[in-house]
Parts: sequence; C-alpha cells; structure tokens
Amino acid sequence: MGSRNVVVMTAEPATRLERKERTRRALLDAALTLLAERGFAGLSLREVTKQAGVVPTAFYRHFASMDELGVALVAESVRTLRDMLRAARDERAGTTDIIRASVHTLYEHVRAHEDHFRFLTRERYAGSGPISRAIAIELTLFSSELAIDLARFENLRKWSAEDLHMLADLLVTAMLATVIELLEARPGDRETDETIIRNAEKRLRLVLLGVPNWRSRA
Amino acid sequence: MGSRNVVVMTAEPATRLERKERTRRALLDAALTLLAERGFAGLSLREVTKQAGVVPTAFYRHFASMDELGVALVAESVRTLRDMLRAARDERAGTTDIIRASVHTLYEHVRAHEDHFRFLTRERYAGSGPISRAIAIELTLFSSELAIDLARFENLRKWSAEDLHMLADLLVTAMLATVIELLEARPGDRETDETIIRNAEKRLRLVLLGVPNWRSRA
DNA sequence: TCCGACAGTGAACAACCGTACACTCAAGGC
DNA sequence: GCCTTGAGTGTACGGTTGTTCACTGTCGGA
Repeated sequence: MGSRNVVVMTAEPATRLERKERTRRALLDAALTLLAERGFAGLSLREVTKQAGVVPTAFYRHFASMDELGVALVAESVRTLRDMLRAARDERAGTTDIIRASVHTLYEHVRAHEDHFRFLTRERYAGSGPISRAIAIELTLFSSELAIDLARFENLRKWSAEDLHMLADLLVTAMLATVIELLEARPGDRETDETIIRNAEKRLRLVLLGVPNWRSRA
Repeated sequence: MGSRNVVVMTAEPATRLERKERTRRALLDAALTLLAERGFAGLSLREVTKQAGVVPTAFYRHFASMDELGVALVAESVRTLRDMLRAARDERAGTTDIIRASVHTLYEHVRAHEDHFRFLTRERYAGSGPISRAIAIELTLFSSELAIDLARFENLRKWSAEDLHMLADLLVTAMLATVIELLEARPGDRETDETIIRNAEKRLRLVLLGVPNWRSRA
C-alpha cells in the first residue's frame, strides 16, 4: 500500500513517436494479459483500453479494429517462434542428441514466452477470421523453413520435396501439441514438465525411427 | 415463394416431452448452424434462440447457460467420434491395408458430420472454460480406447502401457490435424480432398514404420 | 516564435446483451 | 371434468459494446 508502483516508467518519454509506440505496446500487452484467461473473441475493445490505462477512443489511433490488433499479435508471436527455430539450429550444432536438444530449446522458449505461444495455439483454429488465417499462413511458412533445414540431413538427402513437407508438418504438429501440454500444465510443477518433455522426445524419436526405412509411393 | 416451407414438420407433436425435446434439438441445431462461421465464444443466447425460432427466455427451460448448451454439444459430438472409431474397427477387419481403410472411414465420417468435427477441433483449445475442459477429458478417454485397440496388434504386443498411450496420442493428434485440413478445404474440391487423404496416409505410414524398431528407453 | 499535427480525452448514441418477472394456455394425472 | 404443471411468451431492466464527434494540450517543424 505505502510502497511505490511496481512498474517503474522510464521517467521522461522523450520523443513523440516514442510516446505513441509506448501506448501501442501497452495495448498489445493489455490484450496479451487478458488473453491468459480468455480467447481473443472474448476480448472487447473497451476492456483492452481500460487494462492499458487509456480511454476507449484512443484505441483507433493505433489500430482500425480489434482484428488488426490481433494480426499485430500474430506477427509478434511468430517472431518469437522464428527466434526459437534459429536457437534450435544453433543449439543442436554442438550435440549428438538432436532430439533432446531441440525439445530443450522448445521448452525454454515456451516458458519464456507463454503468452505468445498460448495466443498462437488457441487462436489457430478459433474461427475463420483474419487472425486464424494469418496464423495459418505463418505456420505454413514456418513449416517450409523447417523442411529446408531437414533437407540438409544425411538420411533425408534424397527425399522428395513433398515428403519433406509432410515430415515437417508432422513435426510441427507434434511440437505444437507439446506446447499446448506445457501451457496447460499447472505452473511450477516440475514433475509434470519433465513428463511432458520425456513424452515429446519419445514422439519425435518414434517418428524419426521410421525415416531410414521410408520409401515414397506413388 | 409460392412453394411450401422446405422443412416439413412431422405434423402432430404428440406427447409433451416430445415437444420439449424438439425445441431442445432446435436450440442445439441452431447453435451448430451458427458455429459454422463463428467460434462458440462469439455466440449469444439471443442469437441462438432467434435462429431456433423461439423467444430468448425459453432458452432457460432447456439449459441453465450457454456453457451448458456447449457441454451438451460436446457430448453429442463425442458420440459421433466414437461411432467413427467403432466403424474403423469393423471396416479394417476385412482389409490388408489398415491405414488406407482407417483414413477412409475418417474421411467419410468427417464429411457426414462436419459440424460436430468443426465444433470439437475449434473449441478444443479455444479457452479455459467448461467446454474445452469437457473436450479434453473426452479426448483423453478416446485416446485410451485407441490404445486398447492398438494393444491387440502383433507388433505392439510387448509395448508398455505408457508407450502405447504415447503412440495413441500421436495418432489422434495426426488424425485431428487431418480433420482440420478437411474442414478448411474448399467444399466440393475433390482434388484437394484426395491430396489431404494421401498426406494423411503418408503421415500414418511414416509413424507406423518406426514401430518395429522401437526400443523403449528409461 | 508561432502554428499545424495529432495522441489522448469525455460525453453521447444506438444496438445488443443476459436475465427477472408476470403471463398464457394446452397437456396430462387425478 | 377439474386442476396442476410447465413450455413458451412479452415486457422491462441495467449493463456493456463499438463508434461518432468536438475538444484539449503539447510536441516538433517552419
């Protein structure tokens, strides 16, 4: 009560563009906060602005509609996802157990950006709106990037592009399932986390076990 | 314009319970219809009753809240899912290509009950409400049933229960991914449908290819 | 130094929401 | 044949929603 506010604002707002960017961020963060316990469809413009500490009409200075705010969140969340893929590339370079390393980077990134991952996984199929569409597009791109990565492996050198995409999609789907399990786990439950990780590794191991024997059909 | 109404009501409603059941169905069907283009969170009680041709307050004679209506929809949709599993069991009994047969039954059932499958896949992660919880529980049960089925196969005789569940989960996840692809496909596009089916078969083939070489670790 | 641009304000609106309440009127047990 | 039960009606309410409009005050370029 007597203590100062927890969030300390960087005292002087300097330039005008910085001010604007700051409330834009406040809006995005407000939405992300509210999205912890509700789907995007359950958010109202007024709620978000209230949470951001701004009057409702100010919203329109930054976004034309809630959908536009949502698409911005997609872009932001996808960046997090891409960062993870890059980190996975780097991290597995030094190790022999690629699966273990990949799942580990996944785990770390999910725990560090729960809100982004929650948003992506929840809204992916939530409706037919612009947000689900945007996520679908970005996830296809993401899967393609992974396919390119996969093409470098010895076992996969002579796989067709189509089969590589199939494999990449399967891996992405499995990974996203793991993400959801992690997000639904009771926070701080170390034991559950390890079970989920072990399961994710098993799944990947099983899938990749089939790779050497793969013979593409018509 | 001059023609009679398309839907012909079975003229006399007979008993009172039947009447009640009929408007209950009307409410459920109204919801399913509206859910074709919106998420459950985007439905309002008033909308549903209007679509059902009933006054808003009549809703409470059947459900205490929209959530309760949603849970009823889960039960109904899960029944469809279970019917599918049973059909798959029967259908694959006569064939050698189990994968092809299973994917085929999946396809037929999805196309015959698009609304149920759309509801399940969309609302599965849509939030943290009673509906998502109900779906999660039912899907776990479903996965367990599949695991029991799997245990009968020669290749899987000596797999641990944990590994069987892992495999069942993986298969369910892959199947649901196929369902979503089918639901998102442009209706009536035969070519796209076949591509999706072929892809689904490939995915399953790859996963099951790893089975003979599986060695469970600590 | 002045002046325009513009991020944020505050009041007002029409539309919709869930729900309470008093009601009608036909079905079905006695 | 009467009387209770209860599915469906109609009105009314208080609250929330998205969006409009005219406004204020300050930052930053001329």
